[in-house]
Amino acid sequence: MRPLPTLEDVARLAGVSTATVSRSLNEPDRVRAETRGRVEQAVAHLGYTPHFGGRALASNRTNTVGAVIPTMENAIFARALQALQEALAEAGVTLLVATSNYDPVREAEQVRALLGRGVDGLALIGEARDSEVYDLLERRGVPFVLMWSWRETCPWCCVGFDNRSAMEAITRRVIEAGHRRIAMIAGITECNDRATARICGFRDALAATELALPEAWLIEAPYTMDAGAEAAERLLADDPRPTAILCGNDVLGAGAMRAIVNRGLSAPQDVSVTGFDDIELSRAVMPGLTTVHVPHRRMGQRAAQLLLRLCLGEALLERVAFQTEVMERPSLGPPPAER
Amino acid sequence: MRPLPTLEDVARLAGVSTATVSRSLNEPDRVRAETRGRVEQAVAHLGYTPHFGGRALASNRTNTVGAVIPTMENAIFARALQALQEALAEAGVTLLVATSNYDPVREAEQVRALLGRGVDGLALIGEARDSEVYDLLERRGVPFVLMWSWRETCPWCCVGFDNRSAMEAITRRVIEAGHRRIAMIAGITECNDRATARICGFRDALAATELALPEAWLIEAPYTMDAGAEAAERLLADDPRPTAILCGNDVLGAGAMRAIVNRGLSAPQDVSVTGFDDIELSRAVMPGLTTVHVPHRRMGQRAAQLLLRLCLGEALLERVAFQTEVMERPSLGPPPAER
DNA sequence: TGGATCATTGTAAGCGCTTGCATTTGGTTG
DNA sequence: CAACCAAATGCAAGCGCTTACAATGATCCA
Repeated sequence: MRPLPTLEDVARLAGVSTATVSRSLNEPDRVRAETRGRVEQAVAHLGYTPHFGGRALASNRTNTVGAVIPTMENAIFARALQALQEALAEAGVTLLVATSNYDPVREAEQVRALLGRGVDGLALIGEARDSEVYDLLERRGVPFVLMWSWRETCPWCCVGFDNRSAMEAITRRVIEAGHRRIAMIAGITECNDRATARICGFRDALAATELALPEAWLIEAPYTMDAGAEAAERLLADDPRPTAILCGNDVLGAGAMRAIVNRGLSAPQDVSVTGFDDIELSRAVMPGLTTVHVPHRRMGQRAAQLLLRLCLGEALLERVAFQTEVMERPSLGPPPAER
Repeated sequence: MRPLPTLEDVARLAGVSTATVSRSLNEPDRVRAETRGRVEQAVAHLGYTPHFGGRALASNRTNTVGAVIPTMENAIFARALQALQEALAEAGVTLLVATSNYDPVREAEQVRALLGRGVDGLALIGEARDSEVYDLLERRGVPFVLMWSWRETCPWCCVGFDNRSAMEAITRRVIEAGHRRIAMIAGITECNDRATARICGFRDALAATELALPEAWLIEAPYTMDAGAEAAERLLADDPRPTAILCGNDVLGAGAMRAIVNRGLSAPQDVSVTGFDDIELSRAVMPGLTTVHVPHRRMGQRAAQLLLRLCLGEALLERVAFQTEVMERPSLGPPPAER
């Protein structure tokens, strides 16, 4: 394979200097239309593509932003990233994705790796992380936005929603349906402010109605179906068992539903179940899963907007809160008549 | 923010030349242990990270490989990529992911974008694509491996499985269960050799048993739940309706199951359903979906191995075929007694 | 002991691109 | 028509790193 054409080859063919070629590529308005035409022709003729490294080296920008998410295997993140990526692509910015698998150490590593690749900005999920990471980011002057979380007093840019009150809302709905024995399968709260906030909302709603929460009825489980099913089994084995099981996300919810069926019970007749996220899965299970709709696409788009502005050097601190909505589906019904 | 430390800063602090620093970072064995120690100390002290662009420019390698997949929203790809990424990471190689949404034009664009970012290698899904893309790849001398597809005579490296015979196997299983009126909801075959091959296997199995396939009983649908449900509705409206609906993947299968329930029918009593991929979704739906297990993790790992060797300059043409396996679950049962 | 060999380190030339500044061009103005 | 100005273009200095080659000193053997 012969070496790739360079800016210089293009310049020679077009009969201009490399500076002009560079400019017609990056700031088309600054060169005469006729000249630009010649350059474009040369580019096309040679099949020229700018060399990424050269560009990064000279301009100290990469037109790249990174994102570290917990996992691609939950569609909610996959979709939000899709939206983020599309919005960034419109501005000619590439998205680099890394996953942490909910492990703060891995997250920090991935942040470092992305910085090493010269990302101009970063999107991170949630607010809870080692201050070292925030320090690093500020020291390097790399702007970032937090997604999925939101606090009035968050010291950084964030695009999220109020996890606490969203969970409180769905819990209230369950209580309104008549349930009194309510359990929750939450995500692992360590280093996960969203999971923590959701538990908080759950507790708040119970407390507001003066409902008791037996300790064993709040289970933390990794966000997988199997873990959800296992946790639900434990809850269902209790006597009396809860009449409603609220889950920290839809995947746990699907697991819980499976456990219910496996035990020969059915939802919502014997036990009601709810999820969180409103991913496709919540409509794939039968009965459809009552859940909280999270506007993942809009979060992605908004985060992209912010990130782009930050990358341009604007020093802004914006906190965007999206509304969530409870999606009622048949998995939530009235509790079974007392025996 | 002060400028980031450079190789030169490290060299100065360690009292060596930049060449030595570069070497102790890249080929530690070529540097005396004592010297290396000083360098490492200096690196740590300054918090030095190599500049990606500089490195790429000087070495003309990026330690990056790209992958273009149809979508992140199907867990099968998400998981395979996860495995690919992990295996690459062990060799210090970063994975860049792009999605095409099953659109060949977009795929070509993404390939170009990744090349523009200087990827050392590429993983692509399937074999069917414009020869222009293959030309471009060969012209640039960028090695690549195809995933998900496999042919004995495939002219490129591939790590996949025989989609045709996998689908033939599951179809045979359905026939063995007693079904005679069998329909299929396939993926869109345009530019998708896997979808095409699966239909082929389906037809072959029917033909081997001399079963007829009414034209309307082979529907192509995008790989989404809604499309699957909609296609299934059409099939279920037929009279007599098929007793088994085989789907091109699990997402379509989940959609078909939903349509069945919505129509007041149930699987497998009234209609049997099968999927393809064996993602978690197939165990989330009730009844569990009979499907074909695709060894996505192993495909990812194997592709990574190959890719790494190719990036090292080995000129190999390997075709790796994995076995698939039919996972029988309750969604497949005997056909309802003839009326 | 002289010369060859080897391990280790240094020197310096780029890699392809951007960009501040200088220069040229072409048009405008008094 | 000279003087001036803005727009367009060219010049050339790096950006941070790798690496061929050279230099050095130590080691070894005849």
